[in-house]
Amino acid sequence: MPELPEVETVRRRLLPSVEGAVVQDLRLRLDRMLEGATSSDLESLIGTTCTGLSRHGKYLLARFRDARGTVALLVIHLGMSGQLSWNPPGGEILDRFRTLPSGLRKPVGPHSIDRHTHLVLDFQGGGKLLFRDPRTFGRILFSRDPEGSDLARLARLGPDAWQVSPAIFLERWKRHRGVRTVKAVLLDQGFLAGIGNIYADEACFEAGIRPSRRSSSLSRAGIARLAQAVQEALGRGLDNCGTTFRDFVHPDGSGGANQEDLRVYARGGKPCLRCGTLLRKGVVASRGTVWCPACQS
DNA sequence: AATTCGCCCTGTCGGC
DNA sequence: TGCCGACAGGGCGAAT
Repeated sequence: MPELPEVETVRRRLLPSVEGAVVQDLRLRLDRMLEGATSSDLESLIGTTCTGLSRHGKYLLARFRDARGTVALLVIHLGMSGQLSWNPPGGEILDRFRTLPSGLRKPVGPHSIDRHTHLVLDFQGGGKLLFRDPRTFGRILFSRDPEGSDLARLARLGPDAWQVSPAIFLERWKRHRGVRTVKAVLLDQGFLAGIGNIYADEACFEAGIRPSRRSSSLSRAGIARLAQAVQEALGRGLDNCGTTFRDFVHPDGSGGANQEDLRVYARGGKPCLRCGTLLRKGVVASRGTVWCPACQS
């Protein structure tokens, strides 16, 4: 479940490899991963140079420019299980394995073109960018506009959650709150872009607020606490280079460390790290949710 | 108009 | 041991 810190980690790690690189070939292997464009649109990227990577929420935006200065944008959402990997020149397959609970060692990671590899970008010099996504909830978008202004998905997004000031958070909370739960608002990409299930739970714990609280019930101080908590949760995720439970990997196939540093997510039934009370697990906003019944109200 | 729900999809795991 | 159903969840569009 790549969220803002995971996508930003991918962006940072991918940038040195792809910036300035020229697309030599490109293959879309599963058509339905591409939305609102055709594979021949994508093929117009062949011969162009990658001029930079940016990110908005959970979306990664790769900019390309051809010799005449015409710009195109390749946008990727990693969905639930998406992996973007960089195979360095030389083409060696870096096999990696993970151990299942059964003890079986299973090949994992993005370093081979298998049935889940939906997009392959070959760069001059031999580097390859692979987009792999077993559950196919990810998407590939294409735009001729450098900001992707014509993409409805991007237009719907609120400001990036990592860029937002406390004042903007407050202003937007007032606009988006209602009968919905606090967690539902945090997950709403139109409120802020980039928060998913992990960081929503972590932020609520950090703020001492139950995810199931009605969003209109927060005081001004509570909203301010939540704004700060979101920054802390995302910041820790970034410092730890993302959360790896199953599918998320860095472009080199390694994993993040934030799963070792989570306060509540995936810790249902375990003692609260702050007070020792057993953490509760339930469903809020149709998502598995964990909270401390003592620390969060 | 705001909110919820069903659906997409595959790998993994618990139960029988 | 093996099969099968349940589960996970981001985002969209339909339904309420």
